[in-house]
Amino acid sequence: MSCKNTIMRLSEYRRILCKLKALGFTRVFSDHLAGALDISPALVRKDFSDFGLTGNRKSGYTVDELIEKMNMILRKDKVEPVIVVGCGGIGRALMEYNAFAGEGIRIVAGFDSRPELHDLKGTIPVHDISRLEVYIKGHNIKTAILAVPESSAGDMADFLISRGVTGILNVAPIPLKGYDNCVIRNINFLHELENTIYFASMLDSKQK
Amino acid sequence: MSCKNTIMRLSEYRRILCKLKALGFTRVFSDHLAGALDISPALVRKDFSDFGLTGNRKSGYTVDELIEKMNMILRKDKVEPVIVVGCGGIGRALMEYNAFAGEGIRIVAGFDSRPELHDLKGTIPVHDISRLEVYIKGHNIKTAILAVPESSAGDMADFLISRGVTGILNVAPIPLKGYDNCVIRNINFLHELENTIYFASMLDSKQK
DNA sequence: TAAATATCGATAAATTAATATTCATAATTG
DNA sequence: CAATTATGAATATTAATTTATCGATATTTA
Repeated sequence: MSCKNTIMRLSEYRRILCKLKALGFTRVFSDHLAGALDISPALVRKDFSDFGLTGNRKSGYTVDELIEKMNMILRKDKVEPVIVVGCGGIGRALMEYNAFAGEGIRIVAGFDSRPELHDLKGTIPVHDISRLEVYIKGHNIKTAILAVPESSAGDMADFLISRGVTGILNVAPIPLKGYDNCVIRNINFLHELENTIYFASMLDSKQK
Repeated sequence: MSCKNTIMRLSEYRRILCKLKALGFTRVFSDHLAGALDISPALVRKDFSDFGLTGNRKSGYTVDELIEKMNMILRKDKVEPVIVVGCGGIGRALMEYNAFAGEGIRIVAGFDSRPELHDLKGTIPVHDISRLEVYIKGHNIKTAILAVPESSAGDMADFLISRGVTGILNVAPIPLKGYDNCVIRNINFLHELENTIYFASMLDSKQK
């Protein structure tokens, strides 16, 4: 049915729609959104129709209605509690990442094995990794950001999954496979940078 | 010719091949790599053949040869200097990211407008943003990680591009479009997390 | 040395994703 | 109120990506 790309675009549509709303727009056309995302209007309409987002001929889509329905689709009707496992550089940065606030995502706690990183009094507490299991069960955590070193990423993912986590955003430097009972989304900064450098150098050689 | 996915997989192949080499393996089969990446052996062979990476029937591919040729393709024959623009949480974390070291990527400097973040004596200096232009020209910088707030991301990207940067890894919370003379790769943590949560909740509803 | 087997390489098929086209219709205009 | 126009919705087409198939051939083994 709907692929990863579609959902990713849904997030982008939503972001732009919120901007439009703030600017006072009440209606929007597929053509406008297509321009903003650098895709074809047809794809916008197809994406929308896949999720039952309908508009009106001649007068386009209603901004409010789109945002509301997208919020439902993207599960933004309630706040999703998310934990961060591994509070080194990247983990810490994501714990304090501003862009999550007000977007239905709340980082509720961090976990790390290093005692010097523990902090039970901060706005977002950092617990010892030993408290992970109890916390997940107690707070019914379903989503985690995994930012541990390569050596422990696999084991930690297995542990999270065994304790009921169903979605992992993995920013550890090793890609992990998803399972039947858990979605894993990998972000590998090294690979992304390599990719960027590769295509940049292709540009160079083309233009010469 | 070769799409983004192929290059991304090339990075993954390479990562695994380096592991195999460290373990003493000298040869590898498409089937093994396919298992590691959770794709079909046919795709591995196709990816390889796209880049002229050949093996031998019955005895597979030579690990060393693959790594060497992939290093060429991914421009790892020399160290690529990369700057970080915006040294807040994410920017700082990526400046100090260990996984780049020894992988042909060196973060050479950071830039930020906030004086309190300046640090000219650290291992990786953080300069005022005003020094960006001179630095890029002086060090012939082609690649940048963009980690500034949403409000300045677009302008800053334009500036980088106008000064000769041809590849940008954009982790600012707003996707940017690429141009003819610069590749932009967007990583949006909010969108990634939304995507993860969406597919996780789909899993849930399927299993019930 | 001949037969068996595992694996690559190339091609074809299937799947997935994106775009183009066509049609119906609501709004606008004269 | 009829004609025009802009737009969504549905469908068809194209493109892209991935997987499956099959022949050729090194390697192994008897």
